[in-house]
Amino acid sequence: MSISPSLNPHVSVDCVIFGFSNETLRLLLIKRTVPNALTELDDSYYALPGDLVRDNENLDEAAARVLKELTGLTGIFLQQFQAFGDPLRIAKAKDRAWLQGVRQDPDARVITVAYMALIESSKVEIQPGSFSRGAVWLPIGEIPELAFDHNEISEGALMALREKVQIQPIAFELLREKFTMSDLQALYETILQRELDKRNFRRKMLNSGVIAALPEKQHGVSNKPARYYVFNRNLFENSPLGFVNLKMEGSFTLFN
Amino acid sequence: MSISPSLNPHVSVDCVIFGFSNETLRLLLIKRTVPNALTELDDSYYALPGDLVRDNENLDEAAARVLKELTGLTGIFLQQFQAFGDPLRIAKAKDRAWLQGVRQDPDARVITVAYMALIESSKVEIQPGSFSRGAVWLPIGEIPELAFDHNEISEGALMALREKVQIQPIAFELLREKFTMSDLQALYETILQRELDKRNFRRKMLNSGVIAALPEKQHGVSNKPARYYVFNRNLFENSPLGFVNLKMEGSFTLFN
DNA sequence: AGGCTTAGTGTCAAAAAAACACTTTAAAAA
DNA sequence: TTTTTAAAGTGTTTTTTTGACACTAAGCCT
Repeated sequence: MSISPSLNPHVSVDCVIFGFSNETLRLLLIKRTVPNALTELDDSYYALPGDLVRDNENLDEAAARVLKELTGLTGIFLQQFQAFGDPLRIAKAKDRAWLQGVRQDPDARVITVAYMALIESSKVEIQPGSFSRGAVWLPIGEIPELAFDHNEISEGALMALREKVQIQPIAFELLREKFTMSDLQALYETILQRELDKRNFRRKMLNSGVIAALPEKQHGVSNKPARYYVFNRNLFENSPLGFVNLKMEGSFTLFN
Repeated sequence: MSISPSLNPHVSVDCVIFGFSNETLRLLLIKRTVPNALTELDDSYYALPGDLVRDNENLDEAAARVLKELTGLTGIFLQQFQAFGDPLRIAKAKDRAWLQGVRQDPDARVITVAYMALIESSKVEIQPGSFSRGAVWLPIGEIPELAFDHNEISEGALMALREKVQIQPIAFELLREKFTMSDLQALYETILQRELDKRNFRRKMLNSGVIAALPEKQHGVSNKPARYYVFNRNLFENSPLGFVNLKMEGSFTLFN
């Protein structure tokens, strides 16, 4: 076994927070402001919300804390998907300037554990605090250059989401409690980036048992009102792997 | 953004190394010896091979280094699957004794990034070095109590393997270059812990295109000699996601 | 009343999955 | 040399799932 390296890394968590509004999948990003030595103006750029892991907390707790500090929400879907630890992930001048601003050793390496969160975005109330200035929901197609390797992390989260959604019934986390079949289909189409057949979609979803119809329908819409459905939560919280008979094309089926 | 915690954690990688021999899935574990203050004898116990991440390397490199130091192998299947960072994961007296032995601060927290490796176990030649004493292949059903939270990590790796094997053609990494259809089926049955129908299995595998038949057959077996097959590597190294038309029951298919 | 918009519905053909048992080949034993 | 033993290899049928496809229903607006 080898000796300790000269300088222990910092360990942080970063949260890729997904929301869905206006038929668009979005990320909740925070704005950072750093002094620009050349122009004497402040530069600003976006980053994933994150923080160093504290001594007394585990990784999940740290991620939940970050999420709560920003959104005020607890008990939401939050899942670790990958750790990022390239020694050069903190290289840009902006990033180093910002790290100095928060009084960390700008030469220290930071290894981060990335989480993805799925939230119904209307529940979010941006909390006053260090994160809050300039927190925005940006469509996943319009993400600018982010701090550190946060673009790479976001890409990874999106890929992880696309895979997960085909294995576990988690898409519901992005919708309101009650939703229409069309809402759900639009969400799947957005995540998977392809169109789905309405009739086949309905059939699959209903046969799978993951959703239950409510007696209630829409009111005040200028067309045929749609029925509301709810996610059948207890069905999956009790099943060991959260697996459902909800099949997705392009994936795989065991032999028999 | 909050201030730095008082003490930076150490960051390590641990490798859950899978092998397959005698129809059994096994883990390659290393033996650790620590002095027992009471008995004046040495206690020994098993652990996953791992090490601190060095200053100049990224996480994948650290894991590859650990793997190479132990087995002498490079270029093998090695994939990160989860980070573990409970502040209490180093709590057992044995673990603290061992950490003292390697001259680390026994109070320092260690966050570890866990990798799973799939190797054809006959390729392994245990390398002389700190890991080597007492490295053993133990069947996954007979894993004793391990160091730290390594039992939990091993369990996680096994679950990750079961999922991965249903999505990507990686099981081959555990077999020799040439293998029979029965070898392959036995491997899948072991990993998935259920029996598969011989005829359906063959049909699926051949139709999927992931394997190619060789002209060659077994020699010197006291029954009908089996044909050899090879994994069709280039087919998947060129495909973006490594996805195949190999379906697995219990998983999912997109809508249409 | 007619137009507009979205919800909601069923069938059929093709493909995939699952169930199922006997023959073949080679070595070993009798 | 014949028989036994052990594992390899092979097709068909039924059932289930998928995918393609177009019209009617309901409510608001003008």
